[in-house]
Amino acid sequence: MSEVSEVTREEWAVWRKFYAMRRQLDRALEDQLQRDAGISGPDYEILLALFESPQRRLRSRDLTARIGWEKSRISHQVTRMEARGLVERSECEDDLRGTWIELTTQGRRAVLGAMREHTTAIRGLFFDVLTPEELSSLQAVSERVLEAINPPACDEDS
Amino acid sequence: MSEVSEVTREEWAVWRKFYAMRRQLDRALEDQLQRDAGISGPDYEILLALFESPQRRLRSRDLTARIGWEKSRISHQVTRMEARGLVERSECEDDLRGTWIELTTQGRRAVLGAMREHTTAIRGLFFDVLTPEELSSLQAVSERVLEAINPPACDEDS
DNA sequence: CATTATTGGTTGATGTGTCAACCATCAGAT
DNA sequence: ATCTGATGGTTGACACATCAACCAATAATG
Repeated sequence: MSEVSEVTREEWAVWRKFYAMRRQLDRALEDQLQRDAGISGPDYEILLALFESPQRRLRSRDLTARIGWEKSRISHQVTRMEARGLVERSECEDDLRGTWIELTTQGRRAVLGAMREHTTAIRGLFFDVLTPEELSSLQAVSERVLEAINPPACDEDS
Repeated sequence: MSEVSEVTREEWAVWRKFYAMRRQLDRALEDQLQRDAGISGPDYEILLALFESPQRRLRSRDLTARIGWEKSRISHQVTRMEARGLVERSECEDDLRGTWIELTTQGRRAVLGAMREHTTAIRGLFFDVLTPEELSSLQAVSERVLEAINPPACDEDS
């Protein structure tokens, strides 16, 4: 704690490698979705959430809770997707503030076309190249980094 | 290889954890840069590259090679940064196509204000919570995922 | 009931990232 | 010298992400 923030050469190398991996992985998955279903990653997240819901529809509020975006991001994204015919907005009867967001036939077709290949891609590029030990190591690392970012309200004081 | 693309419940859990970690880590580092120097992550990448260069300047082409962005992304970003006084464009004498991009005094101040805290943040949120084994595991994983994405032209055929 | 606070959602502004089109210059060929 | 092609860089259009401001409707409080 005395020597502030030294980071060794090897650590930087890992950091950069990790950085590059994240970006290229995202890129590869985006490309796959675009190829197989003509949709983007954000499109897919929304379509999948709707697809897995009761009437293939959700209120904006619940969509927000499900995928963890900001409400304005949802709204903008849905606007673009509605213009392309992937989803449809409709009024919510029991709560006049609410908005239903519903999968269209075309949206359903898109998500069906994307799912299998998407899963296959994730398996091929990620899970298939990890050993079980690496997988659990990665999980542990992820959890610990998340804890470091959001300290879990450690009331271990008085 | 027969059973296509099954992904177990535990694997999905790791994937989501990993996903969340990446996003929140980026977020946390962005916030730190904004707080400590009033700059964004992209700003920082450019400023740092310039700061580490001979005359604190680089041609757009070399900046592209250094940080691996597309040329248009560099151009747009530099335009915004120039408007805020962080960098300055000037003509390149020996190649009339070229453009020098140079750190301004203000840009130098910004990067100096950001560097130490940025390194400290990366250490605190990332390296400090990883064991040496996890670090090397992560490196191996990153390398293998990158290879899976960009198959290294394996001419082990005939 | 009237007031106030909260919730649900949209909108506009700005920054970021990618793609394709474009233009000027330079380098190499004839 | 001229023609051709590659290189260096900018621009415009669009998608994406965040923030703040806003409005309508509901819920909570007096």
